[in-house]
Amino acid sequence: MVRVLDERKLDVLRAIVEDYVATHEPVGSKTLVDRHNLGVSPATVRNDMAALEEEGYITQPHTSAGRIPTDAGYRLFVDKLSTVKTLSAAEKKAITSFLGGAVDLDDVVKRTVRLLAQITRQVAIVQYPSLNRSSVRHIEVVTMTPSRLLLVLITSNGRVEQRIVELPHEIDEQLVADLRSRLNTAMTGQRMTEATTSLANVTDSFAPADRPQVAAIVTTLLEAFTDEMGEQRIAVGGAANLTRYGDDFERNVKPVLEALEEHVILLKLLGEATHPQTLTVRIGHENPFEEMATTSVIATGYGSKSESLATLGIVGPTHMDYPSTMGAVRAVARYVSQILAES
Amino acid sequence: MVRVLDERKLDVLRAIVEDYVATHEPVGSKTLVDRHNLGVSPATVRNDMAALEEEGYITQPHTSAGRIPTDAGYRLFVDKLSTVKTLSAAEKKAITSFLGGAVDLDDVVKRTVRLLAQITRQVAIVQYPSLNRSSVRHIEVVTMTPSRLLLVLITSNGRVEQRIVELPHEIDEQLVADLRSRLNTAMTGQRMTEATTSLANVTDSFAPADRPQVAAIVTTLLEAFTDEMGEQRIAVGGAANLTRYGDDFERNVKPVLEALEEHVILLKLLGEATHPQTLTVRIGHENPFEEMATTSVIATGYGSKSESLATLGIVGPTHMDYPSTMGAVRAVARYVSQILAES
DNA sequence: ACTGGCACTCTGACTTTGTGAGTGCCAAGC
DNA sequence: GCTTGGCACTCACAAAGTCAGAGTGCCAGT
Repeated sequence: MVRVLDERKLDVLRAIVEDYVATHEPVGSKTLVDRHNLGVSPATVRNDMAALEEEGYITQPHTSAGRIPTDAGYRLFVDKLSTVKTLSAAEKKAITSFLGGAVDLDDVVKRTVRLLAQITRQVAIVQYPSLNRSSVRHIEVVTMTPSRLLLVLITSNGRVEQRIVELPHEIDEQLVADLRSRLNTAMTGQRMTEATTSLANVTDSFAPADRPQVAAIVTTLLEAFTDEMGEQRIAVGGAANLTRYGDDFERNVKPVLEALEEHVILLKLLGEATHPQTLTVRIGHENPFEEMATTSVIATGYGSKSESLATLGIVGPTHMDYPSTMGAVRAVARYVSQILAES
Repeated sequence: MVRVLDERKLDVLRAIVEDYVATHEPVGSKTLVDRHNLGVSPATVRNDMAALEEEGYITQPHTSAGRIPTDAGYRLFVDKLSTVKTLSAAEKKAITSFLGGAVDLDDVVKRTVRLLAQITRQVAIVQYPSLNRSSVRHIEVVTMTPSRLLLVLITSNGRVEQRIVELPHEIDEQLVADLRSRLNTAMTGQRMTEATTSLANVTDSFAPADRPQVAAIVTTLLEAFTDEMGEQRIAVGGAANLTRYGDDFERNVKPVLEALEEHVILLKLLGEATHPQTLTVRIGHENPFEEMATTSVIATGYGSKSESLATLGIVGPTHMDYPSTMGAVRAVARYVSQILAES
């Protein structure tokens, strides 16, 4: 027998989710018909609830209590029963003006995380735009001591990376200057990935006597490139919102708090950067860490219109207001993309 | 009548503090004599406790419960009744090896904060070394578009600051090169404070025609200097330790969590950078935010032997293990100072 | 000055009881 | 064949009562 959930059962599920999200208390048949005007009697709702429970969308914390949605219930709600809420004009305006005030990339990210935390009232996570898609703007070589150099790499999106090189022996200032100019002519404007291949040629262009020195520098630079392409910086904000998670501290809050300090975990939580138009929603057990089974993640990519530079999102209890939160995440991602495109 | 707390009363207070810190439960006269071997009877201890309560060092949560230390009690304990615990050789070794692995200043700070959180099992805060005491290593001017420049300031302690300048009209590449070299000859090696004054002269050295352009750049650079001298970056870690604060979430944890996101507040909490050898301990209401009346802060300066570059410390519940925590904070500060001195 | 003894207090843990929200099922009605 | 009202049943939770234990203050004796 193929079971099809008819329209009204879905209405009931929707009502249950909305009610539970609002009150955080198990919801029963009577209160349900009182608050939402589904034009049927409690008894009918009870039958539907029994069916929904059978299907695994809702559950009872204990016999003869109301029902609460299961992860599957939220999933169905998000996929089929709700539409992403759009923000009010005032909110949109607030976003643009707040993000517009940013002075550099770092500031954009910091403001974004703060903004996101504020309007969703959840913990916000923003990944810094990755270097992969950016290009080399400038490479600077600074002599600190005769046998120690500071390499500074400036990328097109305004990020600055630095590395110190210890040289096998003292280096001639002339050579440094030479190197600096050759590095820049060879690599300025190149994408990071191309730049790494160009680096090899630079060494060869030097006189054999100088090569050991140059090689040491180039190696470090290469390391910085690959390191930084791999490294994924992250900003986090709104941790104080964790206090609104409910009471079971050890189970709900601690894992999140711990995850927030492990950026590797956060990256996994956010998942692969999705297309800027697509929202990824991971509900409860769907996310890769079972300690966070009471936690949902809403994430999306941001960057240019078509391809995404990085990911941002929020982490919150499974019983969150999905439509609004999803709307906020999507809106913020769009505006950040816009800001980034302008600069 | 001048009241002098005799030796035994102090012993009792010490025992109370130690017991309460260990158990987090009000401690009574009987358990006290059981656990610590003060060679007197419970009744005697009771008399002493009455006196201590009279003096305001301990208090009862309710009639006929045990006593717990007041802020004043902790204060006396810290000042007079305890000695800062030194770390074990193994711990010291762990610290050096962990901090020694750092690759740059950022990494030092990040590792420090993680380390501090781990060994104290509290929330750790580390202020980045301030620029005030550092000097200009190099200034780089990069043309992004003809009317937009990127200024990069590299300081002696390896910090890099960047600013974008929008110019009134397009600038000649020759002038940029000229400016770059003049800026560097004028300012390299100067302390930040001196550098700001030198900046003024640089403008004057240019031909009157070029001055508007140069002035725009110099202004931004100046702004970057002062901004950055004022800005105090901060790293935070170990927030998950907040779960061990006890149960009164709203009162104990939330304010701290909120403070952690407000770096301005954190700076005030840490207080003025103290001499590296001195530990600042602020207990409960002694700290400047009354929402954090159940929280203590232990901080100290770090940097060179004699003068401090910045502050680091921890935030924890008033009922923490002061001797050990103070020892850890002091030790970490020393080792960081050492690492910084070497590089 | 310390101690043992004693009466007193109060919290916290445990039990009991009652109420109410909620359920499942059934038979009647549209 | 859904829908509905009715009804018996089930639990969680709150309120109230009970009890034991830890702790106190005070006093009189050594």
